[in-house]
Amino acid sequence: MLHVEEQLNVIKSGVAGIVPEEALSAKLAKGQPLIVKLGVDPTAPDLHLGHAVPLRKLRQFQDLGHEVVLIIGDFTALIGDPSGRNSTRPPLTRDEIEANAATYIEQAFRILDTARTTLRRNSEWLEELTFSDLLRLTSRFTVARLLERDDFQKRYRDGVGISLHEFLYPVAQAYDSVAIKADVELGGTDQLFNLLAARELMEKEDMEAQVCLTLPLLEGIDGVQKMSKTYNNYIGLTDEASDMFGKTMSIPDELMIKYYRLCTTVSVEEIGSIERGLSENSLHPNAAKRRLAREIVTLYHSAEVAEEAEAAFDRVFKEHEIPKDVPEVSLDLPQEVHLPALLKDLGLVSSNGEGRRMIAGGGVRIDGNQVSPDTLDLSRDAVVGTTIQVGKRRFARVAGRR
RNA sequence: GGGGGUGUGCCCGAGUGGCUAAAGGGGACGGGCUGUAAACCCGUUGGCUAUGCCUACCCAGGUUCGAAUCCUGGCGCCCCCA
Repeated sequence: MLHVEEQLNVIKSGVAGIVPEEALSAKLAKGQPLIVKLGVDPTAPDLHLGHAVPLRKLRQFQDLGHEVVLIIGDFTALIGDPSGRNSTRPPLTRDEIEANAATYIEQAFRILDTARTTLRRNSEWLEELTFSDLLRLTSRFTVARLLERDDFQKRYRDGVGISLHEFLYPVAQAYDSVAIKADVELGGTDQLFNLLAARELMEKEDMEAQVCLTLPLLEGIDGVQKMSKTYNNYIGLTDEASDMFGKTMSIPDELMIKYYRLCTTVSVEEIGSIERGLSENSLHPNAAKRRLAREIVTLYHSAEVAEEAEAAFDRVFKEHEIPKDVPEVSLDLPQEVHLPALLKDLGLVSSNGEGRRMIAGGGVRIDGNQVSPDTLDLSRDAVVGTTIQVGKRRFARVAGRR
């Protein structure tokens, strides 16, 4: 194993906080593999780069020789994590949880080292607890302490209901740490309270308390909101290479270094030199971002595919060529084709009205030629076999049937 | 248990009988510029082959020539008192 200092250098890269830091050094100094815990909520089926942030950090721990326990919160999902919520969230059904867990696991192992990962489900121990066990466990927590949590506090103050069972979420998550004797637990900055609750519980159980390591929340490609499916600003782990490349290229410059740190395997030193290059203007931001996009695509696809994605990107956005892998759509077309409806049928816009607006705004091209704002109808022959583009990145080829 | 308030488009929010497909802002989308970045400028933002038609201001009824606006009932949310 590497020296404590060297390990810390890697571990600390990109993290938001480590509480308490001395405890981590002390644990590392023992020279034994640590048990690093991440609990995940199987609520969202598809993973994106935001979910991958703690997984990447786990992988770094593994590469340093530590052991990971990935806990699928199949039981806690029945509660629904109240974090960041301003109201109670509806619990999932067992079936939904199982289906989500399966996809989660499959996608998580694209990042984690299977040899050093133990997969557990917290129903294994939580379901076994009796009511008296629960009484003993909950007696370790005080209402005042639970109400310190920001979101609980806010909801309590604002008179928004907090159901009693929601208080049990941090309790259950803390108990997970006890059950697996965690040395370190990872989580987003919004998880700090839960992580600390576990630490406190462990102390009360006379165990060596875990270290809490928080990671920043990753902003999505809009650069503002946290990456999430709801905001449609995410880069999915299973996205097509070209989408992944393109989406990465569209992140704001200011976010590049953060993405390097949290989403790639580029070494800490090298990221440092990229950062310097950018601030000294010796490295063009576009070059740095291309490298970032290649790194990310390489991780989830391959280096060759990443190169192709970059070349395709240049063809489309630098040379303004039409991409090769345009989806082809077969349609029954009349002699006279109504263009807005065609755009809708091709799936390029969601309504005829939007199609009209796109045409009026000059956002529609047929085989690369901008459609004039007053063109609404075309003959079938003028359209069959062409590639139609809406905006910068929506394409479809028309394969008309007769 | 009692009293009061509020519910508008993706979101916030104006509107209190006709001039309202509904001000303003945000977001999103499209165009320009560029490095598919940011900033900035311009435009669009219910549906419909459309100088018009249809559907819309929590839901259901009602008053009226005419309702997002008034009335009745219901549902949701919020506040105060107990």
